[in-house]
Amino acid sequence: MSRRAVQSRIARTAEALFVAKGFEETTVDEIAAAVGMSQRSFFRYFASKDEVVLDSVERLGEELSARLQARPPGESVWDSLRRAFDPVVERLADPAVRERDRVLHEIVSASPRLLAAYLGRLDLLQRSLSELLVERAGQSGVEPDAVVVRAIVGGAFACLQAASLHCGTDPEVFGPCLDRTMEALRPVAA
Amino acid sequence: MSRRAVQSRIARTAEALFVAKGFEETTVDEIAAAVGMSQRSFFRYFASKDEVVLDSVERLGEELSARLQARPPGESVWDSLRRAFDPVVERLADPAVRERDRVLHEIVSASPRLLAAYLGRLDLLQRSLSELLVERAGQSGVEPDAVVVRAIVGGAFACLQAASLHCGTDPEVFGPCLDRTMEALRPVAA
DNA sequence: CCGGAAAGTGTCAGTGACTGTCAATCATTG
DNA sequence: CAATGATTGACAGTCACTGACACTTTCCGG
Repeated sequence: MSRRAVQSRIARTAEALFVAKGFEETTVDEIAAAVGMSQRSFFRYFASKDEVVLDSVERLGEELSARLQARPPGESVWDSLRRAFDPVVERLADPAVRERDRVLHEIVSASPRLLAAYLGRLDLLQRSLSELLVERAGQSGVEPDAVVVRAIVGGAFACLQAASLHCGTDPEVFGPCLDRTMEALRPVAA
Repeated sequence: MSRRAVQSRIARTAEALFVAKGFEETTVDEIAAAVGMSQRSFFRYFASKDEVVLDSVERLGEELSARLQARPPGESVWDSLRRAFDPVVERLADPAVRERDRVLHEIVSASPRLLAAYLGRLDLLQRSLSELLVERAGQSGVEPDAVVVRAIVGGAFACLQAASLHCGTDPEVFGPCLDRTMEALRPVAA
């Protein structure tokens, strides 16, 4: 069985336990036992208990990064970001994905420590996307203002975060919600 | 000696160790020994090792909250937030404060775990400021859009974060830097 | 001045996340 | 079949953090 497959088996088992008992209340020993492996082996597949939940954020990051790089260089930073977010919205069309997102969201927001770790990941992602955009702007001839680019990326993620907090996982609601916030915060010229 | 005084003695001792050895590499036992108390007593003054560093964020939050509430109700959300940030900029005029901020920033950004905890605190702060602003808007008669308000607050903090990351602690640089980002992200109507 | 509550502290034992090490096993390849 | 490299379990250890209990200090009404 491939590494990836084992990881997803662990993740599915762990998430069920997290929903049932809560994140902090579930021990790694319990997860390992439920999967049928030693605690030591659990840590060979995930660097920490947090990783089990935040793993999906990592993959989202990779997709966002790829999408952003695929946008036309002439497009404004704001529009490129909005378009890069498209798959986040579209993913929710699948009920199975929606349910999983809901579960993950529930687990993360119920534990301050996990929520913090989640925000840490998003910050890392914002950094790398900012670098990418600064580089792209540099190639297009214009001299980019790194600080402003970073702030804009942060603003776009703030919209994403606000929409995902206040609106549900229904794509019919979430999409317009994201559009509304991003229209409100659209930078004057960037 | 007052509780506050003991806390600040612990904090100063701990920060010196963190700078010298790194956050993760410094154990609570070492901090307690350096201060001259038992590990158990350390945890009577700080709920966790993180708290020692993030305590100052808490106080910043209280000040921000108070400043925001003191702004005139008619003022736009964006301008109110910018004005609430004023003391953050002004504090940097004092070289001693500036040095301490630099040290704290160094410690926090050197440890992913601490950085995550820091972002968690900022998120909590954004939530409470958003509630405050939604309530204020409601009292002024206009029906506020909670999601948009939340996004705007997030955007403002993104500017603050970007400025504090890319510009140093020199108020002559930091202030204009913050203004530049906040002008770029200013919402069209809020 | 006294007796007793309240607050602060040390000690000890325990839990749970995580790490290093080592030996056994399993699969691959020559 | 044998050498080799990857995967694993078992075990011991570190460190953050918690609960329980006993001890001392402080403080306050009588």
